[in-house]
Amino acid sequence: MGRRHPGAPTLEEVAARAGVGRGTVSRVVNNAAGVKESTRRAVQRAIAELGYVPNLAARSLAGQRADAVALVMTEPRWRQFAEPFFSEIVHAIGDALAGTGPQLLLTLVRSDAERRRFLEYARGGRVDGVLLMSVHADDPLPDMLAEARLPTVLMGRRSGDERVSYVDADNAGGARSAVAHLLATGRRAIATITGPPDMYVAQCRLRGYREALASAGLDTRPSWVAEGDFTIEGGHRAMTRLLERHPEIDGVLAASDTTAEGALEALRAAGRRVPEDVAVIGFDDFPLAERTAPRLTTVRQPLEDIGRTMVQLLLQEIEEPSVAWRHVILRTELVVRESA
Amino acid sequence: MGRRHPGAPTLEEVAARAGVGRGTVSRVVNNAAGVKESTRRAVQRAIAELGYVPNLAARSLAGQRADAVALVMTEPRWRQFAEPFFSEIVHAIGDALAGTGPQLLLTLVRSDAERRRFLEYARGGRVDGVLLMSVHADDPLPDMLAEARLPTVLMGRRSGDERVSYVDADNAGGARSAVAHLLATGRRAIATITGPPDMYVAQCRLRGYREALASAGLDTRPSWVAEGDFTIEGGHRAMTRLLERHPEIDGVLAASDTTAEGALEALRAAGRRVPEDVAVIGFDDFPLAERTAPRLTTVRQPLEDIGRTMVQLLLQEIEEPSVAWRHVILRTELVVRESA
DNA sequence: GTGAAAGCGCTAACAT
DNA sequence: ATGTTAGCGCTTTCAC
Repeated sequence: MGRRHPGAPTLEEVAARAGVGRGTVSRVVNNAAGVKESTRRAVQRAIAELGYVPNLAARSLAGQRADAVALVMTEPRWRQFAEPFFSEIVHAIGDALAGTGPQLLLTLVRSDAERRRFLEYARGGRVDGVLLMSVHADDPLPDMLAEARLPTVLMGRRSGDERVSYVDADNAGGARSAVAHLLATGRRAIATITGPPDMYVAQCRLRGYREALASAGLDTRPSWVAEGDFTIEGGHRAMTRLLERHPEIDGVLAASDTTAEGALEALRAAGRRVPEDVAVIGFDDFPLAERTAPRLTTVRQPLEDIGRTMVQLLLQEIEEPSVAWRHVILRTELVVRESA
Repeated sequence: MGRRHPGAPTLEEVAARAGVGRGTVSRVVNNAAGVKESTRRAVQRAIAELGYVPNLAARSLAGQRADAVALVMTEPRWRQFAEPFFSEIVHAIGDALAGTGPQLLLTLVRSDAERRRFLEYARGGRVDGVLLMSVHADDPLPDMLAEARLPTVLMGRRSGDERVSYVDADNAGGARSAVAHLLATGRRAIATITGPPDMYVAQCRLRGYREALASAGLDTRPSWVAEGDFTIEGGHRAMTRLLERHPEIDGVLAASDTTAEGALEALRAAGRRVPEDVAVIGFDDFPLAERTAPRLTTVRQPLEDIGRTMVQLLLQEIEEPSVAWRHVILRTELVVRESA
């Protein structure tokens, strides 16, 4: 492996050149107060002349901090990567970290080997904290990080009682308002296509659907619920099944915008007009919908807020390690795009 | 900032517990040879009992290596992020780095501030090398890294005489073979839509187009060349212009698949049938084409090979720092999908 | 305000 | 085969 350029000037050499002690140079480099202006200037000149660059490994070792945080992307094969949702959230986090904060490091964790390597990296103290995205219910990573006492913030949660800090959208609330909107616009035969039943986010959205119907005095029989998997194809298949069971359907809540996309395909293939015959509302996890179904009413997630909040929580936990877990649930917004 | 868990056991404590010297523990931890099996076992037990985790900052400092490489993503607003091309290449690099290699760290560099921060990070010795993607011609980052003597490998090049190692696709060759295919299938009125003229990749593709026509004894007047910008909209506009100038067009080389996409839209809007009336070939930087225009003939770039080769070059340069720049040009492949 | 000195936890070279 | 030692380059008291 590559040795770092050996002749690189050290703090000591800078000190010698400037005719001061190492402590003083350190103070100047770190913008610490309590250095006479003339001294500071002299040191800065020495730094410039020598082309001095602080060795961060040494700084980490002495200072007990990494000045970096990791954003972990799980998923064996991140197609997500290719999804605007992902891009948005990463940029939001990057923005939130702009300015003075630590360096943001994105890391792929797609296999056990990669998980091990990352854990070694993180527990080795090379990051001060970890942000996790779209973690599966059975992913052990969050708990392993927590056990290593590394500040950790999840995006979304794996279950109802998550033992790690997280930021999540109000999925149940979003579903409720979507269904309420369908009801308000006169729909009565409302079905839903869910996400994978083992994902908490999917459970919440389904619950919201049921609650909304229940509070309108309508009951939900199982045959109005079809299982999808957050893909276009899954949405297509589920919609097809629903149409067979209930040709009278006039409203659909899709658990993601990809699902909505698939549902639309199936509806059109069956000759239904949208939204005249059937209104479809999807969660726009993936603002993809903006392109493919721009006129669809959607439940929007505040991606920017989610990213900003995650960073905020993480920095807090880094600053003052505590035994508490912080949870933030952000409101979703119903974006009405057609008059159904 | 968060102090690393203070009570964390050190190598020394492990040594004490196992009743051996620190050197021995270090050897065991690093899987070095020359440790009696029984000793190794004892050390491993002590490690397990204490829950010892090596401090990587200390290792970096002593060992002069970071065991990490960065993959830098420039672009002020990475929409690219959302593009399959990007996803593919990242995964390819991740795969190539799997196994024993260093940790892969993706970093965003979207602004001057972020560039400075990353430079500090990289020059501070926290990575052993840097991979760069889609760098603009005027981006100073590669040169700054080179100046800092950090092993660096570019994907694509900024100009004909790049002073940094890079891996690139044979863009001119790809364009030549595409045009040759159009000619071979009887097309004669062949236009091209270029990318941004200040991008070297676009220049190469244009050159290939010209060379192919020239070697067929046809000459290329400027009016057959329209400037695009690698976007769908740009492709659309350029195609519209071309149709006005040369209604007799029967073949188009598009400098990207998004460009091809836009060209297709414009052709259809003008009532042309593809490929009956006009054949379109695009470079599929972004395998998007697989979805939107699955039946189009394309020039395919070997993304996996590019990723693998980049990693290979980088590891080589890390291993044996040299003054040479290594350049690899990978063959493209013409994927014929329709009988024009 | 500034210098000196004591680590931070590890690797690697050198003894043994 | 294993223990010992000398740094790696910085931050941070603690004197002055």
